[in-house]
Amino acid sequence: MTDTPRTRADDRTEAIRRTTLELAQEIGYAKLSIEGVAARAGVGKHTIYRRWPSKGALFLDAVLSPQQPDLDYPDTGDVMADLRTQIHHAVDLLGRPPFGPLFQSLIGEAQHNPAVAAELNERFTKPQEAKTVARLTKAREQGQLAPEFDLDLAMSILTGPLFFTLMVTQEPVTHEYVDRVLEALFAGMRPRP
Amino acid sequence: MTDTPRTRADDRTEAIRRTTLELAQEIGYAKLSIEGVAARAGVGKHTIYRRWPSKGALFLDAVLSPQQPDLDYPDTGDVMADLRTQIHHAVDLLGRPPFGPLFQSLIGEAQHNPAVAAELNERFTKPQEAKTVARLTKAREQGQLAPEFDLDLAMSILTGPLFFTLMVTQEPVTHEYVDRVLEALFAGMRPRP
DNA sequence: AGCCTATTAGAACGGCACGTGCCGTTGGCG
DNA sequence: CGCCAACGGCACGTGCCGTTCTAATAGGCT
Repeated sequence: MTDTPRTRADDRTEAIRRTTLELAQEIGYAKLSIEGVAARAGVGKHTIYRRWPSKGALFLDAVLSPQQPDLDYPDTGDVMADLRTQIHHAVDLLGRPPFGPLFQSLIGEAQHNPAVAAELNERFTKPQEAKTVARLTKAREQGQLAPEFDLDLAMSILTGPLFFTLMVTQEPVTHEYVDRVLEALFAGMRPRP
Repeated sequence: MTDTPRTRADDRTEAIRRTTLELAQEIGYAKLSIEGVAARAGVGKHTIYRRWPSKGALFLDAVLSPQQPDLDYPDTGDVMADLRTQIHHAVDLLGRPPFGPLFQSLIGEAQHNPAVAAELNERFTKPQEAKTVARLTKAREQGQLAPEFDLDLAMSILTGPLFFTLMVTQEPVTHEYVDRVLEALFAGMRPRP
């Protein structure tokens, strides 16, 4: 029954990650402490410090490890519809519990801790950007977008306002709001007649 | 020589704010401590706690107090040009030392601390948004923008990508990048022939 | 001028979490 | 089977927290 060969070290690592997520959801990232995680997980502090250099790094790893594969793009042939679907999924995941507050804290931590910022970029932001640009590129090749349009810029204009609303104004992001951003962007992206 | 009547309390408050800014620029917000500020300012901790409820609140007040009036819009009659000028100023101020790192930490803190988030909104974000929307409204009245365009949305699309770049990808924001966002936005905002 | 009250600087407090040692134990590998 | 790295647990010294105490001080009031 050992489909994946498990070592004791792997088990510990996984248990610590799970405990970190649990505790963070209960008391929030601000009150999270390595001491608390160690106690709850039934683990020595050394065992944590041996794996992660800081509370921020542990938290990032705990949040991102189970979550990577969830935000993939559909490809029905209709860019507009596919972007809509994808971004609706994204704001649902990132904008509400349980993961919304965790991501929010993660980005907050990245503002103080360059190592966390770099890893967040590497493991979350960049791959996600790449997926969006790839989907847009395909659409452009099929003539659904103006050939001269800058797709990296399009990605920023799609993503930026959502993050701004989520992180700065801290209002909820509705599907309707996403649709309006998409519409505004497409007004400038559609191929000219 | 007391053009503005100064009480001792006002002097203390001002001195603490100044010391907070100095220390934050030297060692960063993460390593900033109220204890450190008190020592440097030659002030009892009590004197600080009587004025601000937390490190975050003190820091916010120190950063925003001297800074409020700096980001006003010109009005030359040409929206595009005025927005350009204004946003160039904004990214210069918010994107580089000495104020860039301070603002970055401030937004980071707002992700953990709801009170800081609320006051940041009240004292910085909302007023700034209002100025942008006001400038856009005037432009729309003069027929420079499509009458049906949602100006709050326009403001988000202008601001969002800049914050996204500054805070999430943490790459420098160039004037050229600002220009490209503006151009893309205006492609959808111009009045239809 | 002289008091009076609120505010101040500064020292000290208990509490918490940090990061690092040191034990005695455990479990996987050769 | 025996070794050795990793382990849980405990304790340590440090730093900062937020609060409390005391003595000095400043400014307003009569």
